[in-house]
Amino acid sequence: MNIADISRMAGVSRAAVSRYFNNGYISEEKREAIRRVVEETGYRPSVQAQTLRTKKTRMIGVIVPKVASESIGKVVEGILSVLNKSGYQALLAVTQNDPQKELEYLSAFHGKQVDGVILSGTVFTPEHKRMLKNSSVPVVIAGQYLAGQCAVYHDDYHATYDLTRVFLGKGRRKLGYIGAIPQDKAVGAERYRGFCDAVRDGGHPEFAANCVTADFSVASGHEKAGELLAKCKDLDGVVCATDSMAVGAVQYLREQGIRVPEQILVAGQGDYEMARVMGPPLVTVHYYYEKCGEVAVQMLMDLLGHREGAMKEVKLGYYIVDPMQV
Amino acid sequence: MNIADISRMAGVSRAAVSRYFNNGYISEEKREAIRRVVEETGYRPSVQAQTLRTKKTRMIGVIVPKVASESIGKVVEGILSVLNKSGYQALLAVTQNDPQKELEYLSAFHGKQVDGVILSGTVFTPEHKRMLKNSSVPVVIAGQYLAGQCAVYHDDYHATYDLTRVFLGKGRRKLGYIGAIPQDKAVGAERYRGFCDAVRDGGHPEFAANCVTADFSVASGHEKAGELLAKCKDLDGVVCATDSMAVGAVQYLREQGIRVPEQILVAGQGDYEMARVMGPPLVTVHYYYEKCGEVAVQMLMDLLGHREGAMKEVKLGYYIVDPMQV
DNA sequence: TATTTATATGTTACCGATTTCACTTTCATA
DNA sequence: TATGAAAGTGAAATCGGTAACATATAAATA
Repeated sequence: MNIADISRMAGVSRAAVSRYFNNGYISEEKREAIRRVVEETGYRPSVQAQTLRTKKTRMIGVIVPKVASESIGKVVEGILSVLNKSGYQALLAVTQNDPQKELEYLSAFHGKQVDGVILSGTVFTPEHKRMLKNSSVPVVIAGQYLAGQCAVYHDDYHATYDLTRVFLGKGRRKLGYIGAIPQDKAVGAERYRGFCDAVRDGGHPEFAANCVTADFSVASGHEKAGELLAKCKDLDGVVCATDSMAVGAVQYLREQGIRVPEQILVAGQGDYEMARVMGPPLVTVHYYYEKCGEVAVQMLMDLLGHREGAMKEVKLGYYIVDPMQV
Repeated sequence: MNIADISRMAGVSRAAVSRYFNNGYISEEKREAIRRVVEETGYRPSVQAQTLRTKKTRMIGVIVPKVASESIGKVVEGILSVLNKSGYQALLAVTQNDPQKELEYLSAFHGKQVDGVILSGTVFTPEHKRMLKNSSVPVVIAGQYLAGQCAVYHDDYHATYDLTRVFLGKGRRKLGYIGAIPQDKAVGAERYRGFCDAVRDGGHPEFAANCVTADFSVASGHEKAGELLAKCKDLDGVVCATDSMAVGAVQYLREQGIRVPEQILVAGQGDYEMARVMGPPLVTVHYYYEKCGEVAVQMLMDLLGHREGAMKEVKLGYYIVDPMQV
């Protein structure tokens, strides 16, 4: 069933059928004739043919490090919800944090395939930036600031700063930090900088050295908490870059017979479900992950529609979750 | 830059360039000439044009209820990992458990767009089945058995049966159950049937009535645990259809001053991270979610390649996670 | 030597839509 | 009544590839 068949059955030209679907000039009788034939046959125009002709795929590429992660899952959820309200579809690519794959997908999407890309990488190399510069389709970065690029991201710095100040405000003085690799600008570098500045402003710049680096797993948080404790014996608070690390840290501390939160208070970030169900719940930061995805799509739609006044950078808010405070 | 430009620059016919990319007969010199031009220009054949001509999109549609869920996230992760090893891409559609949307996407994918579909719905209506019957592209169901359809699913029945027997084996006699809606064949009906048969075989068929229905949230588990307890006062064990429900239930019980697991032992299913970090961890069932996604893709690839001996139904295993047993 | 067979190549129709173009009809305006 | 604008129409070019077909050469076989 193609447009020629329909036009024949309806006794009109192919152009008329095309106009029927694209709101072109068409008389009421022909419109009705076509409508009937379309209804009977269940005909739907071929997307590929339309795409070839119009150069619009109505698909956007979504590149993420993984999908089975609470934070990224929410971002993707946000992306998809707005996306198909706008009649677009998502081509999902998972990179497993492999920069090579990121570039690969970026270039695969780049030339064709999709009308735009939402990129949620972690580490951006110079090659990334070069590729983004001369991308033929608009790209929006989600979850990270990148100079010169459209991006929506969280206020990682102030969130961690505030979180750390909460610790200091509770009289916790001897703080340690479990963070992510510094190459990860948002979760790694910015959050650690927030911690450093907070302890410095609190009068204890030397705490900035009480820092170890974990990956995003609970197991890694567990392991690195051991390293942190070996580094400095008498902590009374540990701030972590993510809830998963924090949960691992709590487990380790309790295994060592340390009472949490009485002896050592632990904070994560992300307000993951797993943090909320700990007993007692973790101190944490709520970031607006779904919103991040939603805004990313809106920015992209602005770029696609060549709408003026398009947003170039959006920094999202956050709030501290302190179970003891409620 | 199209194939005509390249052929002109390389001094060959368009067919030769096409053959260059599709391993057709081509002499070494022409191959080299084309290679050089392609390299210089960075030319890549247009996917849409290829698709229009060949009727192969090398995309498959993935329909899921949501993505920010540990179990579904893992399934999607599994799907994607195998998929792009096979050179396919995934068009992701999220239905938010709306059967209408499922049908909509199914029909959108159906006629065209994708070479195949992986459907991970929860409730299948007669209309679903009708639609699946006369789908023009192969469909694989993930996470649920559906007669006459290619499907990969978990052994929900035996898992819950075994899990319940573990409770009985521990001397827990007065059991309650928090389940999902019976329209959800896998997580709702099958798991509940496993529970019922286990308590019946254990000599306590009357426990089957100690059942309430929750949705998949922690909050719902919390609420429904209250209803369950109001229903029968003196439980010593609660089996749940998912870990999220179980975590909610544990929270409720502890709020009521009930010691968990001493007074009431609680089990979930799914082996979610949040279950493992509870203190002490939940009894739960490990299902192979990633594997489920991987197998679904393999089945689909078999169907696509018209390979004989294609798998039609795959039932996956499971194991019980009993923290007290380790 | 005659005849397959494999390799190599270009021409051209085709996939299924959109859109430009040229043209006709209708209708309001000067 | 002429005139221009707006509405309506179909033919045909176009998007960028693939594949069927015709054809030619070289190598292998009978």
